[in-house]
Amino acid sequence: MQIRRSQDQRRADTQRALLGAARQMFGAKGYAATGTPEIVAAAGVTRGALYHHYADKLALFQAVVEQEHALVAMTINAATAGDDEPGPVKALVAGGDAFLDAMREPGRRQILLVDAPAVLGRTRLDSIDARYGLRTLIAGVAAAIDAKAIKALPVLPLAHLLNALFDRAAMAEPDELADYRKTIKALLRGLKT
Amino acid sequence: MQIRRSQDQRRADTQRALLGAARQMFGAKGYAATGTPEIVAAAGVTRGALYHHYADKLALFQAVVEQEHALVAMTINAATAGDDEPGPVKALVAGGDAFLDAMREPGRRQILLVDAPAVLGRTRLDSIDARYGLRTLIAGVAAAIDAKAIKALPVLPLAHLLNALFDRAAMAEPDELADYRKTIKALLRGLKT
DNA sequence: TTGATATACATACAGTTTGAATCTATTTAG
DNA sequence: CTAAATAGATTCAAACTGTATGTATATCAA
Repeated sequence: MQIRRSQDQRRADTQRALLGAARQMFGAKGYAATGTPEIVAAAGVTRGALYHHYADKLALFQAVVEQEHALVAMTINAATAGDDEPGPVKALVAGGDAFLDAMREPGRRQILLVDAPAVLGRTRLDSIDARYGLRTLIAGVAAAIDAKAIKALPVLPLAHLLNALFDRAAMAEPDELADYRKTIKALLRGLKT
Repeated sequence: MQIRRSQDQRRADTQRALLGAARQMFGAKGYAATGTPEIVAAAGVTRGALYHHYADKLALFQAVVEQEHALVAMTINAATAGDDEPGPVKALVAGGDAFLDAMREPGRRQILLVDAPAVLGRTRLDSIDARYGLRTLIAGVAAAIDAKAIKALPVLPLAHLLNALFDRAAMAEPDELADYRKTIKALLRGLKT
């Protein structure tokens, strides 16, 4: 007796399995050190299934990256949802803190901060960033400038630079994190008008 | 009749050829997309020579990274040598500007900013950084704090964060660079006591 | 100068990996 | 129930890495 599943179910099941296994191994060992045979073994499928659903190893990695970005965004939203109408600078700080928390998730820094830039390349990465964290960061910076809470500076460069600050802070050792948060706060305070 | 070269000459010649070819191709196509057959072909030697001089492809890449770091440091030194006794903050800005100039060199951003972090991994990269740019940056930050020119903040985190700022700025498109420089200057000015 | 040794380099090979091509099975539509 | 489409498995052909083995060139001692 065979289990009867709809095509949509089959698709969803194997894709979830592949994405989950890939997320695990990419996070633990990095992109280059993770082979597709390993991934499909962990997912309980064959390489044929992988190459049926994804064009190549890179497309699978990109799907993982997008998923992680989405999860980070969700986590930040959940953490900052309670804050009702803080100042624009406070909002930036709160968002940054929530980001740093979200990035503690094991494997996430390897995927998003170590491998993604090198594997996806500048353009692909930018196009993803633009849809996730950087997007809200740009909005936050623009709002802060609009409200004259911080100096009037070019929005995109400032957002990218702040993004770089948070990314670097996320890579800090756990025991250094407090100092990094403090230092970023000082840099942000220095931007106040 | 054979050309008579000392072993030291042979070593130096082939190493220079290998390093030069590797620098070229790693910079142009990235680490992963550059195969050792290509490199040795461009260098005019065989893979045997490569694996005689370097443990593996990664060791060759690491040698290229160190060389680029050294070149950047030299270029910055040359550019800021004339500045006689500026303020510590001015020195940071000048050093940063010289860094951004040095990073315009074709292929250098690919090697140092895109590939190196992913290929070498956190620890190896840190140990290299500590011997080059980051080292002087830490000294500069410490000097600025000592002179009470900027707020008293944890030196290492601040240096790492500034380093991240300059790295990100270096990745900007040429036409965005001016805005990035301006924004970084504003961030640094915000640190003044 | 010559023979022995060490070092530089070349060639050959084995093991992996990726992605494509082909083939099979299962679901869906008429 | 048959036909078409889609999911997934197997097979295959490059390509690449690193090692092992072989050869040439330089050094050094006698």
